[in-house]
Amino acid sequence: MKSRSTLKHIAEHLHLSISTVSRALSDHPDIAAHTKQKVKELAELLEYEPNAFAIQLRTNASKIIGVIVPEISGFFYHSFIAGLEDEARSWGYSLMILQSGNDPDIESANLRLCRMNRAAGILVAATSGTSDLSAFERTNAGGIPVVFFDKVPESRQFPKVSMADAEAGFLGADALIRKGRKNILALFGDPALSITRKRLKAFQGTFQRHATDTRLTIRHALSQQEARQITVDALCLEAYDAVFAMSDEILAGVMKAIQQRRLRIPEEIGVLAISTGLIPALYEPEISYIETSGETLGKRSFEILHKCMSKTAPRGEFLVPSTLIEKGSI
Amino acid sequence: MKSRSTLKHIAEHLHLSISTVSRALSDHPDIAAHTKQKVKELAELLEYEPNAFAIQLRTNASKIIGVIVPEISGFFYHSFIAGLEDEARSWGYSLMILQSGNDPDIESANLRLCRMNRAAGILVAATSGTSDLSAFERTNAGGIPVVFFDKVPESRQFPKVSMADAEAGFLGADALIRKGRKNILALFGDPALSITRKRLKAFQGTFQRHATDTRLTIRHALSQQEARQITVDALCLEAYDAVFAMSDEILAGVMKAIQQRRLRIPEEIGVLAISTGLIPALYEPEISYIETSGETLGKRSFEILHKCMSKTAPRGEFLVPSTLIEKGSI
DNA sequence: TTCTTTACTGCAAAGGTTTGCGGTAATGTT
DNA sequence: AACATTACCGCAAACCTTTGCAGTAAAGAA
Repeated sequence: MKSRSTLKHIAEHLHLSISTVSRALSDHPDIAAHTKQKVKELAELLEYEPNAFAIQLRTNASKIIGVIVPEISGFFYHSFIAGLEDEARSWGYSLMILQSGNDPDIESANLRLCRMNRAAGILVAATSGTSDLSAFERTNAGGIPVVFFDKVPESRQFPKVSMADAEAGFLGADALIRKGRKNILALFGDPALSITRKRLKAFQGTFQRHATDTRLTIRHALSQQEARQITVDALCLEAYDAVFAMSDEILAGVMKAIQQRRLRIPEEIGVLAISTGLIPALYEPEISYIETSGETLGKRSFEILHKCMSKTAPRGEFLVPSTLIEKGSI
Repeated sequence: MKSRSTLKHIAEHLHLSISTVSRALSDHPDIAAHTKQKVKELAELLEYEPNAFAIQLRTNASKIIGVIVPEISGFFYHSFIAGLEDEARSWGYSLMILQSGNDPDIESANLRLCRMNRAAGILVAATSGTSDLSAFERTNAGGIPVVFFDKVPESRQFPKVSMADAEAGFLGADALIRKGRKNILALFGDPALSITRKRLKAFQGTFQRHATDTRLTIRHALSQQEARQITVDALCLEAYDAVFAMSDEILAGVMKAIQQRRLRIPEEIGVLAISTGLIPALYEPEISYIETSGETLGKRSFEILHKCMSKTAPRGEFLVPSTLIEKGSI
C-alpha cells in the first residue's frame, strides 16, 4: 500500500511551491527551463500520477464519455463501441459503458450516473420505450451534451447520428433489380420501429419507380425464429429467386431456412442482406450485403459529440452512408 | 447552462450547516427526523446530485471498474462485458472500458488511466505480448486489486479467472466418443496460446485413455480462412465422420468448408465445437457445442474482483465450468 | 441547585489540483 | 541614478464533500 506521490511531495523535495510544480509539469511559459527539467525528472522518479479526481473537481470536467445502450452484446452495439473507443482514446477520452436492458427506468438511472460523474458527453441509443426526453434535456441544459445514435427519438432537440436507412433500403432494391431478380421475398423487422419503416419505404419505393414488373413479397418477423419459419413457409409455397433480409437477425433466420431446404446460393436462390458484415462472412458462399458499419457509426458519433463538446453544437440528423459489399450470393 | 446545486445551496436555503445537510442525506443518526425530511425534500426539489469528484477525492475511491481487453468486438469479449456490466451495476459499479488492440504499450497506458482514475478494481485480459507484469504489481501494491481473466499470465501473483479449458477439451472428446465417432478431424488454434494447449491436451488425453481405436487428426489454424482451407483439403483426402472446432473462429471456417462441399450434418459428418453459443445457432441444424459462456465468466470475474476489493484477496486460478449443449449436429 | 446525560448541530480540516494576482530580483532603458 | 520591463515564482482561494470533535440547549438525576 504505497502512498502515491502528489505535487506537494515533489514541491517539498525540490523546495518549490506546489503551484510552480503544477505549472512546470504543464509546460507553463512562466517557469524556467531548468526548473521544468528538474521537476519532470523527479516526477518521473517518484512515479507521479496526477489525481484525476482533484483535477476533475477543480476543472469540473472529466475525460469520460458516457455510453448508454440497450445491450452490449447483440449484433450491432459491440462493434459500435469498439469503433467509438478507438476514436475516443485517440482524443484522450475514456468510455463509461452502461446497459439499459431496454428498460427506461434503468436508462434514466444510468443517465443520472453520467451526470454525477460529470461526463464530458453522453451517447445514447434509446430504449424502445423512451418517450419522456425531459431528463435528457435537463442534462443537456446542465452543460453535458447528449447525442443520440442508432435508436434515435423523433425530437429535433438533439443531434442524432444514425445509419442511412433509406439509402440502405434503396441500395438493396437497386442491387436486386440490377441482378435481374423478379420474384423476391423480403423480410423486415418490427414495423413499429422507425428503422424498419425507413428501410422498407425506400426499398419498396425503388421497385415501384424502377421495376414495376418485379413481384415483391414483404413479410415482417420479430425474431430469428420467426424469420426462419416465415421463410420456410414461403419457400414451400413458391419458388422465389431471391431473399432480402433487413438485418443480421433476420438474415440468420433466413439462412437457416435456406440451409434446411438445401438450396444452392446463388443459383437456386439469391440472398442479400443489410448487415454489419459479421454474419454474412460465416456462410459459403459469403452473403452479399449492404454494409451498415457499427464501427463507422461509432467513429462518426464521436465526431459529432466532440463538436458539441467544444463549441458549435450541430443540429439535426447525421447519416452514415452504407455501401454494397458484393460477395457473390446474388 | 444551469448551475448545479450543491450541499452549500441546500444549507443556505434551510439555514443549516453543510455538514448537517450532508449527514441528513446519508441518514446519519445524529440528525433529527424532521430535519432530515426537510433536507431531503429540498434536495429533491433542487435536483441535487452529489458531485462524484468531490466524494471520490475525499474518500479516495471510486465506483468504477477498469476493464482492459485486447478488443471489444470479436466473438468473445462483448458477451463478457455484457455479463460483467450486469453484475457490476447491481453492486453500484460502473465500467470503464479500454481496448489495448493487443498492444502492450497501449495496455500499460490504459493501466495508467485506471490508476489515475483510482479505479476500484481492474480486470485485465492480457495481450499476447504481455510479459512484464511489474506495472500490474505496482498497481496492485498501490491498493487497486488486479484480476486477470481469460488471457491470463503464468504468474501466481494475481487471482485469475478463466474458462475451464481442460474440462471443455475433455467434454468435447467425451461427447465424440459417446457418439461413436471413429475418424475425427480436430482443429485447434495457435499452439503458442495456453488456451490451445490446455484444450488440446485434455482432448487428446481423453482419447488416449478411453478410445484408443479412434483415428484422430489434429490441425492448427491461425485464422478463419486457414481453418477453412485446412478443412477443405482434409475432407478431399479422406472421409472423416466428425469435425471438432476449438473455438468460434475455427468453427466459422470449418462450416464454410462443409457448406462448400455440401455435406449433410450430422448424417455425412458430425460437427462439434467449443463456443460461446452465438455462432452455432446460425446454422441448420444448429451446431452442438461445449459452452464457454462469456457472460458467466463476466459475472464470475466480478465476484472475484469484488472479494479482492472488500477484504480477503483470494489467490490462484478460478475456473468457470463448461457444459455440453446438444443441438443435434453430432 | 448543580452536575450529567441526551439529542442535535456546527466548525474546520483535509483531500490534490488549478489559476489569478501579487511579489521579487535581475536586467534593460533613459 | 531612477524607473520600467522581464522572467520567474509563491500565496491563497476555490472546487465539494466527509468526518472528528466541540459546542449548545434541554432534559433528567442527585
